Amino acid sequence: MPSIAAVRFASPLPQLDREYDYLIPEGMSLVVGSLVEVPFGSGKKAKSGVVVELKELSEHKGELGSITEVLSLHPQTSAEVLELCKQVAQRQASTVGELLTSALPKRFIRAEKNLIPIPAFEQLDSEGTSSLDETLLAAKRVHYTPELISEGDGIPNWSIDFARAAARQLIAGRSSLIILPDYREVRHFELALEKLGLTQHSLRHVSTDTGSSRYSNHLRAQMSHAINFGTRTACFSAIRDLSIIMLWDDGDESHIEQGSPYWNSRDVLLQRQQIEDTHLVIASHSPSAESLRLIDLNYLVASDANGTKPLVRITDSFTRLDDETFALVSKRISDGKPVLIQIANLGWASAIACSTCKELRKCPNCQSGVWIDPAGMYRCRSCQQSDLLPPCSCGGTNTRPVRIGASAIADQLRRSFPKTTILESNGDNPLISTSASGALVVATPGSEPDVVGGYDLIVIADAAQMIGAPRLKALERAVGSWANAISLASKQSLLIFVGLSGVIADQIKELDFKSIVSGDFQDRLSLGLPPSTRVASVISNNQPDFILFKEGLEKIAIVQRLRFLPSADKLSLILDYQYSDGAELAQLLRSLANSLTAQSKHKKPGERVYRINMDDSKVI
DNA sequence: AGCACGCCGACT
DNA sequence: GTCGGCGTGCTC
Repeated sequence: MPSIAAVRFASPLPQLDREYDYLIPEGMSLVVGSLVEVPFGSGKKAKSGVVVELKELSEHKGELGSITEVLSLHPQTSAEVLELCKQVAQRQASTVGELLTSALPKRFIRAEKNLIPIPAFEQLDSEGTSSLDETLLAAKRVHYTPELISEGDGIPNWSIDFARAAARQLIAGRSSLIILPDYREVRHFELALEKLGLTQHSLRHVSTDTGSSRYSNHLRAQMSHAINFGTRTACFSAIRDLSIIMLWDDGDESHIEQGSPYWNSRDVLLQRQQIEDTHLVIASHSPSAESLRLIDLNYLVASDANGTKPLVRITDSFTRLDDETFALVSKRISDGKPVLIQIANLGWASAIACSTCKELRKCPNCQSGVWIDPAGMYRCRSCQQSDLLPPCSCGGTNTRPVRIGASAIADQLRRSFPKTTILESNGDNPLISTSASGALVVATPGSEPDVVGGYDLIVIADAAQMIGAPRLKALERAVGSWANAISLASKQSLLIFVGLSGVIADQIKELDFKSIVSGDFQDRLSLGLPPSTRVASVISNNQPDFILFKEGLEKIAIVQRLRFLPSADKLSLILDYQYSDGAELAQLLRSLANSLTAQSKHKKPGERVYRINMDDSKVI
């Protein structure tokens, strides 16, 4: 047994963000990941920490203390996950302790007493293979586009493909990790596991689950080989013999940690893939710009399952439901067929309007929605036109972002179809699934319910407003949300997109999401905007400290060649940087923030003076 | 975070 | 004279 253990504390304090060496008393046995109690600080107060390394020699010159107690015999994490925390902390200008806080679930002593191992897995009941399996035979890192339309049993194709790929590893005595954006997709994946008879070989890691089951699954993941699945915090779950990582819908905003240190599943899993040398699958119906960049760099091998695609009808009407669309909706409803109307929610439905007459501004060339780029030019997402926005028909030259309400269309539909059940689903009040035939479902992006047999008609009613939203990722996210809604269609469904014209209309006609996002990516590339570069933001809670930070930053050589983007907020600073400068910049921002925080006269106890986000996609 | 060390004002 | 204020710095 080694004589010295390095210990870390799950604390966000930068002063404690390092390893402390302790002597291991005679007869005490420890592993990396053991939870221990050690004397710490001048008062030798007992503090609990995690063993991160076992060794014979210490670098520390002073006298070493001794570990007082082993709190848990079960490892709470692994050497690989600790390395992951270190790397993520470095890139996100954060601390290992802070990441450890989310990587280690709350401990439940009772759960440790009865940990049931996962039984060995022999073989799949049903045979079958996907193009994902084939691609994985030849490539380590894959970008996968599953078949869009499923069998209508409420189990999406990707979830079956994921479950099969995970089962293959399980037969070989290896584990998998599947990261899903939200509860809805967790549910979908569980249905796939059930269908393939894999439920008792899986472990669920969802942060909102009851503490004890979450904790016991956390420990079991290191005991047995299993299919591990969960939401983004599961990116840091220690897993025995991990050999494949799969990420569904990496562009979904649920994959971004909302608090400091603002990591996202894609970046974390890309690093984890390297550390544990596993397979990696990033999959979605419509790609994110970031994943297209990785395909361009040949870092990911693209694999498309293709499959049948529904018919598409495009209207360039400015009203949400033109006469023909209205007639088509009526017909399906009277035939008892389910219809879905996707409408933008408040977060989506923003557009540029004239500040004088409030009229929505459109691209002078193709009448699509436009946004204003950081240089102040309008940009059309459809025809790629960019110029100064000409004055409005009323003569006004000022514009402002406006929000378009979503409730109006539901009221309009209620008046138009008084005898029909109109079901509403939105982020605050989601409907998971419905069996009502002939129902008219009005839903916002991301909360469209499943319907038995699939929808026979899907109307994307706010297509124009969604692509015109004045945010960098508006087009990418809009297309992603359309693709996800369309995946709920039946094979003979009709799709209607309202208000599209130009190149995008042609691409949508083919349901060629990849080309749309790719065009958007190229457009951003020419502007030097993410994901060809990255955008970091620093926010301070008070003016004097903010000014100190800005001045400190401007003195540093590498910062002088970075570009500062204009910020609407007086307390926030936005700068874009090349990926290759990321590590250095993160280190720099963190040390500056640490030293200024220590000296700050304005900090209240426990408050963060600076919030550093190394990948802030919301600021532009 | 705690906790000790340290160097200046009003107090039994 | 000394009790105590909280600024600065360290904790294996």
